[in-house]
Amino acid sequence: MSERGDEEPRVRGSYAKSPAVRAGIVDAALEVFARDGYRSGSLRTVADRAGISETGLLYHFANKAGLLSAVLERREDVTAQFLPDSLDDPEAAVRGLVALATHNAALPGRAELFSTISAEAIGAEHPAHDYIVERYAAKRRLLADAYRRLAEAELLRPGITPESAASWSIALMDGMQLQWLLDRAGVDMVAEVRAFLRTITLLDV
Amino acid sequence: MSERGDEEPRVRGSYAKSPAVRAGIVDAALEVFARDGYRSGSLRTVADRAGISETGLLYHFANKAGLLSAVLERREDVTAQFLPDSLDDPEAAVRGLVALATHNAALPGRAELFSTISAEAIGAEHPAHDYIVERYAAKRRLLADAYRRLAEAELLRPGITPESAASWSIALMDGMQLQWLLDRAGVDMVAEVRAFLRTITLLDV
DNA sequence: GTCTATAGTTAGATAGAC
DNA sequence: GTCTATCTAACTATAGAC
Repeated sequence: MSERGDEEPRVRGSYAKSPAVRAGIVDAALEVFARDGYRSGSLRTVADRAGISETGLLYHFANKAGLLSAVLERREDVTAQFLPDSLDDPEAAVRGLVALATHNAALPGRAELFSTISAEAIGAEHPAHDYIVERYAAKRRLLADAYRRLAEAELLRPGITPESAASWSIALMDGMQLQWLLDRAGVDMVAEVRAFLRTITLLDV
Repeated sequence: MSERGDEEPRVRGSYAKSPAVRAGIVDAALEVFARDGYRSGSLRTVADRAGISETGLLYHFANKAGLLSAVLERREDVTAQFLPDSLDDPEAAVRGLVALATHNAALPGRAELFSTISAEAIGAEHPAHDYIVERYAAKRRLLADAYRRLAEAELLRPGITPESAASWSIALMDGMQLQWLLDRAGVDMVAEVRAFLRTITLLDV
């Protein structure tokens, strides 16, 4: 997106530890931005957690927004793993939603990130605004395609459009995740997501 | 919650303008906290928008957290108007959800507030954390009661528990509101909420 | 009731030594 | 590649004049 180059200088037998340090910083930033948000999360906190100075951090990332980009990219890999772009099997998409919820329930730190950043990014001036908007639109397109094919196989509950099913699925997962993050003992996120998907489809997810 | 007294000194014919100023400050704070969140929204911005100095503001509210309390209280009145506590008619609760979505769509500034603050309040150290957690629990209880009575009248779709219906309704509204706030042209929040409620109930909301 | 002035902290980012 | 030192700006909050 807009950081420095990824090529580590590896000359004359001296292995620069840049990649590892970078990864450590991104991991730390993911935790901090997830908990405090981007705006309130400070570079100092990230640097401390990564075991580096603030200036050391800014050697690897041009500025705070660049660090956020790296964090979002990193986290995106995880999401894509459950919702692959190429969907020969539309049922796999619906099952992927359950798997994603299960994954998020197991690693709550990562679940927090998008809940926090998405809400923050409502404002158009937020550095992640365009990215988040496009991410939601892409997710809606992907799921609407899957639900459309389910509908053709008469596996989507009659009376529900594929587009609505897609929007609802995303909304319900976001909303349930928020309720769960606020009160983990009082809400069974995975069970609710699964029951919901069983209600709007005729699948045994 | 924890601000100064609400009694305006009204002595010897001199009408202190405290109540009006206070209300102006709370209105300004609502906009600022909705847009920037509590942590990133500054008292300076609120004060500027309210046409008062920062110190002037802090005469009316002991500190920033006190101002947030006042904002949340204010906004709560609006919500309660659509979801009254005493529910003789369980259908009224479901219709109230549609009315609430309609209201939020018309006044997006206020819709932003809870989306932003709720996500921010995930952290236990956030001044609104306990309030938000209890608010969600109360909303779940209220809606579960309504759905339970609907189920007794066979107006809740079979296979859905009242508790799930309550959680889903809140989650879907929160999630749809987020999608809508991110892309108002691309999402019809009210239509989706209504269609969803028509799907999980047998009501013609 | 509202102001100016200011204390005390923290923020993001840069310069330059090593 | 990482540091110390530093700059500038913003923040919450208080003291005290009017």
